[in-house]
Amino acid sequence: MKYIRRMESVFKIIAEPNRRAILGLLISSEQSVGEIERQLRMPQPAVSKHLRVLREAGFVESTVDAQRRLYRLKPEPLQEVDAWLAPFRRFWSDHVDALERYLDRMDQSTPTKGKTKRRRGPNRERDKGETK
Amino acid sequence: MKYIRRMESVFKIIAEPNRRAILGLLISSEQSVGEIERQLRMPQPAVSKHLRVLREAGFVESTVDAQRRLYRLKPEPLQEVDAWLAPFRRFWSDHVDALERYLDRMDQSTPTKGKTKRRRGPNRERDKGETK
DNA sequence: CCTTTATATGCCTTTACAAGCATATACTAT
DNA sequence: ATAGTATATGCTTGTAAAGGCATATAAAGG
Repeated sequence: MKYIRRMESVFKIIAEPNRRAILGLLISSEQSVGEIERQLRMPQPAVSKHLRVLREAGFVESTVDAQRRLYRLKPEPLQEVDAWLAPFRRFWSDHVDALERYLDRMDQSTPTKGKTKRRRGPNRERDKGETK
Repeated sequence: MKYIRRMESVFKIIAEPNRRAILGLLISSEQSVGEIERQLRMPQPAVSKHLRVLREAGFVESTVDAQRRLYRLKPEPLQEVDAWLAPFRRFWSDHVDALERYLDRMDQSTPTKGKTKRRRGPNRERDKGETK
């Protein structure tokens, strides 16, 4: 009688790269263990173990087809992640807007003495974080 | 000269509950270490360590204000998570649509012999995954 | 200078967990 | 019944990483 539901947070589950890979595979369609094994070039026990974790966390479900088991995605846990992300989404859209406005003002006030050309889009450089 | 960028996946970073809590705090506004410490009732070294991880992964940046350091969010890493999630989002909206259609057909064909009342919305029960 | 306040770091211990390999279970076909 | 195929489970081991506590660094204020 195991009453203790560990219910490992969905975040811990998707922290594992192979598990994310498996989930990725299942987007297109359900797959058997063997198919996953081959596509990801990963030992079969590993696949089974990861699938077990995913199953117990509700990320996937399986049906039996002769000797195979077909695994498919279940949406809920990832929706949970999506939900957690929501408030941040608001934050970063504000953030980008503010940046846009800021840069637009720069354009007006600065008479093109730019050392570097401005770039739009998500590919801004990533610094070390600390600003003195 | 450390050239080896470990760049621990953003997923591992947010797998830690305290780190998610810290990020949550920073949505509203920037906070000092001490403020985080008090609000989350967590030992100061722990806060500093988690902030270090978050900073090195680009989730936050800090500015110095006298003895304090003010930490604030940076959007990129969480946008990365959002991006990973995108294809799944498509999946589960399809999925819900299909379920809707299925249940609608059920309504027509079954002359209300239901043992359990049908429910809409996201609160469906979570089962063990295996379907025999 | 010395003290207080704010934050960072270092060390140690414990724990969780993934990899690897062997083996068990389950279903199929002959 | 036996062999073959597909998947799951058990056990061991290595390692990363979080918690706890002491201590180092840094700035401010008297």
